[in-house]
Amino acid sequence: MTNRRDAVHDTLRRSEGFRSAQDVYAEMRSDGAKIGLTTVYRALQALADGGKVDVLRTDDGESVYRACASGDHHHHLVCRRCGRTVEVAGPDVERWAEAVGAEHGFTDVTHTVEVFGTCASCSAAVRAS
Amino acid sequence: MTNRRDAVHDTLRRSEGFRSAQDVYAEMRSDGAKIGLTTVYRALQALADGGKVDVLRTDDGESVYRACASGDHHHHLVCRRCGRTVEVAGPDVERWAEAVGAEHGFTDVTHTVEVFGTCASCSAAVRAS
DNA sequence: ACCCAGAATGAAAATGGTTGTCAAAATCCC
DNA sequence: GGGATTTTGACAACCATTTTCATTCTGGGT
Repeated sequence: MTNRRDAVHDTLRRSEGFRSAQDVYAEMRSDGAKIGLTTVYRALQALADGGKVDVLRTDDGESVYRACASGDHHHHLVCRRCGRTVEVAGPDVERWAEAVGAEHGFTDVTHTVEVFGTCASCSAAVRAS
Repeated sequence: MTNRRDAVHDTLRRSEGFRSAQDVYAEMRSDGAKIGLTTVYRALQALADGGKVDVLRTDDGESVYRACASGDHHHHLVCRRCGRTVEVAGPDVERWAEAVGAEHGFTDVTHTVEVFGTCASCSAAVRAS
């Protein structure tokens, strides 16, 4: 029953960076899988809820997913050209967020941090063009 | 000519927390302003491009805007219940993001940081319920 | 094996924020 | 004033995501 969900998870694991739901769907279809778009969305959502994959929003409002190596809390460094992603831990940031929240009387503090940049190979490619 | 744009900016300034484009539009209309939804979107976009307002995405993909006090780079601490927003500067975070990017060979590093929590009065309200 | 309840699936339609189109209106410039 | 240019806004188009709902699995229980 979690057959479909696993298939989605696998497809995601096979990818390098972040993929949108539509991407995953298209890829599974072109691989010959018989799956509906609805199910992909549901599977992705379930995986995200269970902490199995990470979600973030692109600038144009699309949700993108990625199977993350660790289930621990971490952040991402994403190449804005090729989408290559590095997972980074940031103890400093965690502490900073907590401190900032506490300073203003906020409780149950959570935070989202995403770092974007151009990775080495992409900036090389840009220079070459 | 920037008449409409200023009107949008004023409406935004009059608000406490973050407001969606649709919110701003509704508010201006109920205030008797004659303005189109398209124009509100365009004005907000222009303001955002010019750094006059801050933009962030809610979890459900909606863009929300806020007239920010300073034009400088800063982040936000947002109450997840009432939307009250505090602008916070985080030199530590800036340095951390730069360092993390450089460490992995990334250039042109930018970052987004949002901190969410429950503000003092809201957590009091919750307890009282 | 058979039957049934409940969950999972997916095609198609609905939703809703955002963006594009284009003609009318305002503004500028000479 | 007259024509070029920009701004506006009603409306339609877009498109990712969600809902709907009928159909298909699945796993007992007998």
